[in-house]
Amino acid sequence: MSDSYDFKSIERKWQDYWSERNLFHVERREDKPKFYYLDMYPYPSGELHMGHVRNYIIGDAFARFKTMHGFNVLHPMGWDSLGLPTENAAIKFDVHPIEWTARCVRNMKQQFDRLGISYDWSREVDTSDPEYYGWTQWLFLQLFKNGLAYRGPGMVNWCSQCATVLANEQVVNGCCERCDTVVERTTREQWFFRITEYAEKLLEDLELLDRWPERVVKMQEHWIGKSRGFSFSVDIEGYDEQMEVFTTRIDTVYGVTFMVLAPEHPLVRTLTEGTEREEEVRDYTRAAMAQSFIDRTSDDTEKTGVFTGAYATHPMTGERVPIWVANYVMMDYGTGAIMAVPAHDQRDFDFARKYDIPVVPVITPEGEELDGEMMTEAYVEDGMQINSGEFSGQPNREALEQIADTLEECGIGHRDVSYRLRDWCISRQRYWGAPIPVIYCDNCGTVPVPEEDLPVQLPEDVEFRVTGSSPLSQNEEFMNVQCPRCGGQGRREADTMDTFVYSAWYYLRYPSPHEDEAPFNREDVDYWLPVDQYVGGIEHATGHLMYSRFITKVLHDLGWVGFREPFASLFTQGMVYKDGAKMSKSRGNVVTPDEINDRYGADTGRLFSLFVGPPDQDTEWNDEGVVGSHRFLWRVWRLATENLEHYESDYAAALPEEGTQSQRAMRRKTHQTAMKVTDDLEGMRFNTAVAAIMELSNDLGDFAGAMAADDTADRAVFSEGLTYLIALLSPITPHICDELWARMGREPSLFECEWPPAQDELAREEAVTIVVQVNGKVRDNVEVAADTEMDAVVPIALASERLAKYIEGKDVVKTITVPGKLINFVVK
RNA sequence: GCCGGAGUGGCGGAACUGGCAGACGCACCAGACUCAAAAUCUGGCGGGGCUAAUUACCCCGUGCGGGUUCGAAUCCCGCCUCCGGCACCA
Repeated sequence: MSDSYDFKSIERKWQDYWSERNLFHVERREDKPKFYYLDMYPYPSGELHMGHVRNYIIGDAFARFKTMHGFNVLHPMGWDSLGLPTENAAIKFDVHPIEWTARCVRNMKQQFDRLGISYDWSREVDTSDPEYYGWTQWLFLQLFKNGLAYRGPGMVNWCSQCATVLANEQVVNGCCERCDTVVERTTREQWFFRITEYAEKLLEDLELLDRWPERVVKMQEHWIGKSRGFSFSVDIEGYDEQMEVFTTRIDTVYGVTFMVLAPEHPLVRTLTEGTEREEEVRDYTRAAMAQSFIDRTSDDTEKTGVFTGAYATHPMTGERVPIWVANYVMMDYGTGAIMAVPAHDQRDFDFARKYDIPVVPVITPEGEELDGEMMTEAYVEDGMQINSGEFSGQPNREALEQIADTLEECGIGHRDVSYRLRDWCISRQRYWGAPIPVIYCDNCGTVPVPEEDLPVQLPEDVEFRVTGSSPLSQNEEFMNVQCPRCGGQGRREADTMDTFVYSAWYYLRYPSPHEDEAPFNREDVDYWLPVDQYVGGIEHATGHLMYSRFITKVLHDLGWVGFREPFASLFTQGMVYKDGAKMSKSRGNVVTPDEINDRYGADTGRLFSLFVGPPDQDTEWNDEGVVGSHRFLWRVWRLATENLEHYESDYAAALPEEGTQSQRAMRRKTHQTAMKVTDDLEGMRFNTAVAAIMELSNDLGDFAGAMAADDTADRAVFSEGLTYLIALLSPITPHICDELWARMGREPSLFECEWPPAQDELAREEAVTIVVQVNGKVRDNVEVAADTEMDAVVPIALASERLAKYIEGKDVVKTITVPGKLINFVVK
């Protein structure tokens, strides 16, 4: 062992040591409180960059800290390997996704290990493993059996080139991210999970998430988008059918001057088929549907529409109300049809003005007359009801309730709630996913695959590069299957499941990753779950996190788990930018951990990742900053190795009872740092924890420089300081700390050591500086013993020479004192 | 438009429930060591004024404008800018 900080061999040495001792493996145990720390698993892209690394270092430092602090910490990792990103990469590099995944996983796992991350690899989960996705299929079957999975028509993003449905995030500027084809919004038969059934529960239980970031809760709340209103049906002249509309403003019903259907609404066809308007309307709806996606991104798409020729009957007045089709009504919200009240809704107003439809005000602001012809914008505030039959003359909010009562009594409609949340489309017409475990039989219809036949294996020999239809449908061997019910000829479902399905339950698998009788072992799940701390990117606020909550609730209601929320506490880490852009492979601005490891070592990369700034905020990568972190580790290295002969591992007995002033100050700093670091790590404030450790290191360096080598008390104080320094630093830079720990004659690994206890009485200041202000401006300060009463400090402060010129010849009208902090004289 | 978040030195960022703004680090400057450089160590480092210069001292300063308070980066009101999310939600 040389005296130089040879990080390469040190890091390799300790990584080997940890892995040989199987240090990071955990089991259930009752003698310690459990702690489940979970990082969102990555999709195996093949290479980590410092953006990911920051995230995983946060987790590792925290998990190590918790372990040392006495918790039984579950800290697992796995791979989100099934899905489009992997399939696309495989196509690009012309490899089979199985091979590609294996390669990427191998490399990334090595990268994780080189960073010294304390994962329990015996619990590794890989979603592309049939063991895993078989249980995902099992999950599908449970939802299916309970009416929560269904096949039906739904609005989807369809790329005709790739012949697949695209998730919203795969649509960029209205085009397919892969081939740039304009994406169509169309209706196709797809498999859905009925997440809307859980809209209310998902909303209500947000209250339980008091340790989630406020903004994530807000985003989910908004995403669910609950609004209370009224639904009712109106008759259509000359047709048997009725048209159902939803409104939040039933008080404005007397102001209805037209009705609007979304272009996709099935009634559009019914009402125009065979009429003279058929062609015009058909042309319009086609154009509207084709443009709708691209135009959605532009700020104010012009409202356009066309009259269907049909009339509805006003539910209160019996008047004829024309029915229009317009692009500003969306099929996937409410009923896809609205009652339009131009006087009191800005969108309806704009539309009415454009097409010369009458504007009839039914609510007026206090002391004002509204004239439908003269209005320049809709009046959307509250006011008095007018032109509203028996309801005229009262405040609109009261009228709203009465009109609702009346309509309910007549059986025309009912109070209703509408959600923005849509059902979750889980079908993908792609290869690299778990086959949806369903068989179609001419006799029996849609038949679920029996649980004992799971997993439905994804065949390897499939041409997945083709575009045109679901790749699996071309594999006859896979497709042809006996109907499990009648034994006749059946065909398998050729679609696979969406990536988000696998990730919606993976956290339940880690506690018992090898369980083969069930998706998870109930006892293990009961012990470890809910996740105590979940960490990941904010981009998953409304996707993954919503789906996971949903699946947990379903499993709860079916009796499979005992809790309703999977993640007790959530932390969203910031992204790493470089050259002003998010660090990503496609931008070519990545810094990889390998580069950092080679030049400075993993510990330096770890330290810098945590020191750059608050972990929940975005940060800019800075090459110079890394050097600073590296320098700090060198300083620690020298501080320890150059003073080894002064170090006593058995220092406790030699600690001075009273001690000199500098000894007391050193011990104070040591214990203050222990307090601060403990507190900061608990709150994941790594940047300030590191700063505090640096201060301790600086002070300890000064102390070491000044101490008398033969003074046992000095040596004991130094030894205590160094012991604390290395232990406090060890969750952050574990390799160098274990190495120094061993050289200090202590038993590694620090991972198994106790967290250094902070002693309050030693950390307490003996003297405090009292700031002396005159009229709020600092003019002096005085140093007094910490326990001095403020009353005793006032005369000392008043006697100050520096103060003299500010108070001379003036009256002290008021004296404000803050114990241990300051005195402020208010003078006139 | 609505909902979040953020604006502090040249830079990243500190500052507990209102109490010395700028911890810690980077960059920079000066000095020591060196033939020299690197590394390392020591000191300095918000702006302005006063001073021959130093010490001391004074004024200003946390996006902008008001306010509350003995005292505001922190609380309140009104704006501006940037970032993120949602967006014709009936």
